[in-house]
Amino acid sequence: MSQEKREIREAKLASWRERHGDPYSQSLSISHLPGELLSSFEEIRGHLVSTGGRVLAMRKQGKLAFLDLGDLTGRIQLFFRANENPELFEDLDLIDLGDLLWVEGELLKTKRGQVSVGVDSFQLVAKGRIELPDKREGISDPETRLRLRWVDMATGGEIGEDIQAVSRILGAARAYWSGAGFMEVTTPLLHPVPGGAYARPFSTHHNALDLPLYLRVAPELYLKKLLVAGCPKLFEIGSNFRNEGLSRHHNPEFLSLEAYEAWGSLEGMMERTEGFLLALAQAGTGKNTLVRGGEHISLEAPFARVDLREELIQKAGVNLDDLEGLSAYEALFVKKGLPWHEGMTVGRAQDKLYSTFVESTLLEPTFVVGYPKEMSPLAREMPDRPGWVERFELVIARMEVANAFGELADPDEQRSRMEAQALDKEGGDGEAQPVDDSYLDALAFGMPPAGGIGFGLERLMMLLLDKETIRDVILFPLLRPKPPR
RNA sequence: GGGGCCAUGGCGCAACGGUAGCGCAGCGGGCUUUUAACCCGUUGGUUGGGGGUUCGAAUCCCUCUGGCCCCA
Repeated sequence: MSQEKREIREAKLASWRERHGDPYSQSLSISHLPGELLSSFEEIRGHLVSTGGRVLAMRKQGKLAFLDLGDLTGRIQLFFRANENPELFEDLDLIDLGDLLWVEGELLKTKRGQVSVGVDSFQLVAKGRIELPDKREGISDPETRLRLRWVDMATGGEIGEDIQAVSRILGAARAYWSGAGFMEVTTPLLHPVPGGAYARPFSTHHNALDLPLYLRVAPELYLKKLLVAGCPKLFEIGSNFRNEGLSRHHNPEFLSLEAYEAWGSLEGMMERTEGFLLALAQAGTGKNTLVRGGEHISLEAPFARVDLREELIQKAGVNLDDLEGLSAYEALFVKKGLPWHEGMTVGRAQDKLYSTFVESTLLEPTFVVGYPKEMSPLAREMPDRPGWVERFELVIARMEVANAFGELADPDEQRSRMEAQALDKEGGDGEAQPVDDSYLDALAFGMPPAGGIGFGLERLMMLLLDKETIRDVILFPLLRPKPPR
């Protein structure tokens, strides 16, 4: 039983304490991380170095022993010789796979040419009381891998590489918008009125104010208050929370990047988007292409631009301008064999048509331009095309990657759109947005003409890193807690 | 919400109605340049929980729990 193994390890820990004192109360420093010893070998070979990490492999051979010590930076071999230091070698009997060690010794190469630390002294700094998974296979069960993420990562699971790429991409995202003169801001995660996206919010409560609050579903409305405030170029990277199911493409909390630019055109925003994606791909994989299901997709600008109304005419044989009222949509859905359910609205029906006939057919990066007003309560109507708004989405490999608006600045028009949404909400659409008076007050103060864009960062990372599930780019995705055994 | 699949020692897997096995890890022994080290020996399992069918259940049926996939 594993309990026995744990007891064995705890007995070894007790012996170590008797010989050397408490491993947990040492203050030790290191000259190099394991990976640094490997990457800087030529400069420091022959020097006395110190390092630390987890014991990931042990190969004992009579009076010699080879251990692998590692962390996310890499794995360095340790070389122990009994003849040179018998006591050191005896201490090794108290060391198990998974222990954390500090070591000191000469950096050298073994006869076989393996970079190693020839250990002169070492210290146990934490006992690994839980044993490591299979050294070849690691953890393969996807559930265990998620629940024991730290074990998977500590033992070389792919998530370690992936999460470093995620970190580089995030850094590049920040650098790209900052470099373009956009100010990074932070806006509230706790919202008195949930808004800015079609989504069901999480509810919470502030005790001192006795105030119902919602975790934000999008930062949009606060960011536009800053446009009103006179910040012409700004962006925010942060978490959003949507109370929806879990899937390959959905985690209830996810990161977005939203950027707003006063006086900016949608065409200008498309160009920024092209540059942005290329910068992220460079940071993530160093390539200008991405791989999706074995197919290579180029991210070289310019991306294709298509008009949504025209696409629907071409691909579905439907001209939305010819459809009047909800019943016309219902008739069309019946004719097309699409499912129609309770609480359907014109906006949702249009969204379904879009995702079925347009989004799911686009592999190459494509800007889909011009959306129906009913789908876009925060976007500005096109002056020359009533019923349609200034909006584009970027679709890559059948996935929505970005969503951009010419922002609606007219408080009267915005109020009537929000009121229509509120009616949908009363009609049972839990994702429709309520009227936000505080936002309308801000618009009444005057918002400059502006373009705004939002990116789902995990979706983008999935694409850039060729991941099938969002869990591969989130360190600790939501799981149902395991019931106690 | 509907349908399908999965759950066997710490980890990776086998056995598919007839005595639960193997590799890694562990424990004991051997080995002075290993790197999936090797060689010899060995501990560990009420087969996710509960119920049923059967002379006999890891295996068949029901149910619960958790997970994965497809659809809504």
